[in-house]
Amino acid sequence: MTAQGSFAPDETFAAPLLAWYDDHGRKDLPWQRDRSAYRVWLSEVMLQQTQVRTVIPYFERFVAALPDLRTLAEAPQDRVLALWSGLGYYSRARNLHRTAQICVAEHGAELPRDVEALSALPGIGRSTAAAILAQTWGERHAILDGNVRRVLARWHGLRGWPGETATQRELWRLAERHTPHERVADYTQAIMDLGATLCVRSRPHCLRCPVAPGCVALRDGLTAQLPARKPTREKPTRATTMLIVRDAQRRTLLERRPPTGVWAGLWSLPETDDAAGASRRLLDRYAVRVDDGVALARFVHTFSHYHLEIAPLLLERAVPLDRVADAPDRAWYGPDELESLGLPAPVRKLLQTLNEEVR
DNA sequence: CAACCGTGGGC
DNA sequence: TGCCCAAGGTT
Repeated sequence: MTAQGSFAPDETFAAPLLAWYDDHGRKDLPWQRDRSAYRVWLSEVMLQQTQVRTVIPYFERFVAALPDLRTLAEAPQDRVLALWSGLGYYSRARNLHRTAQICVAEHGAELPRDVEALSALPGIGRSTAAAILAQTWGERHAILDGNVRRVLARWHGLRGWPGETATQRELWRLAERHTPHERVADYTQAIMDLGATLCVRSRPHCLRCPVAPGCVALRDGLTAQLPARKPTREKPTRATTMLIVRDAQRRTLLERRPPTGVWAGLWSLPETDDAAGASRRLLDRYAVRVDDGVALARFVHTFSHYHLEIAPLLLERAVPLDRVADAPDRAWYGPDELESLGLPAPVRKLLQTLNEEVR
């Protein structure tokens, strides 16, 4: 604990922010109704690096299917990944599932009401643990997400890039200092709402901002420069070939991807290292003839950190089932079965397009 | 600690 | 269009 922890919080920031929140804050989000620890936890994990608008339909569908922690713990992982399919960062789904099982086994089927125990669970870091305790129980814990980072970097005129350790540490210190002792749940929601609606990245609405008096960036004309941008880095390009193998009933051969790396644990098209070696590898692994196939145009899928060039190789001729090698994580799926699978969004779209063309 | 992990949207 | 970013966490 730092010395600042014993000081009174600086409420010259929190007081006008809370007053603004009463009139303009968001209070109707799905996870704000029926505010259980389970629903708050689920929403906080879904909202990691993901915008509110995107999360809402996924949240509704997820809690309808798996309404409580024990139900989630007992669900098969395939079901959890299917409900997550399209949302991205799939380790969140696997960690969510694991954490539910740990809570059932070790915490009486509840989320622990304790920062240390929460942070020790898979997928729950410092900020998510703080948000759960603040939103569920009103306990005083500071959060630090993208919104809070932007608001505090501007208000205090912090020039450093938030990714740097020193800047990060300073932001946490300021976040704790501004957090009031009363109305903590409202305050954490208020500072996020401020960042999401007024103190936005480009063209912030400073005329309507309740904490504009005292904002260093506004005073110094730096709102467009803060927070400092991440240093640019060249994105690598990776190439791969995915095989679209279909049998006489127009079912597609799918494989579960390994538990680490891109699209971990999801069902996807079988993958080969390179198009040149595809022929030999096909013969080895699937016992099909590559000259039955038709190569499609290469397309590029862009991830956050690299471009993935995918050259799908479509084998249109019928492939007898008994000529495909047996494997536990390999199976044929018809068009109607795809919905129940955890599929990467680009693969889901590609298969949908192919199935529509057949009709 | 820096790289990694997805997808959709804004400009 | 290409690039940056979004209610971060893990390795």
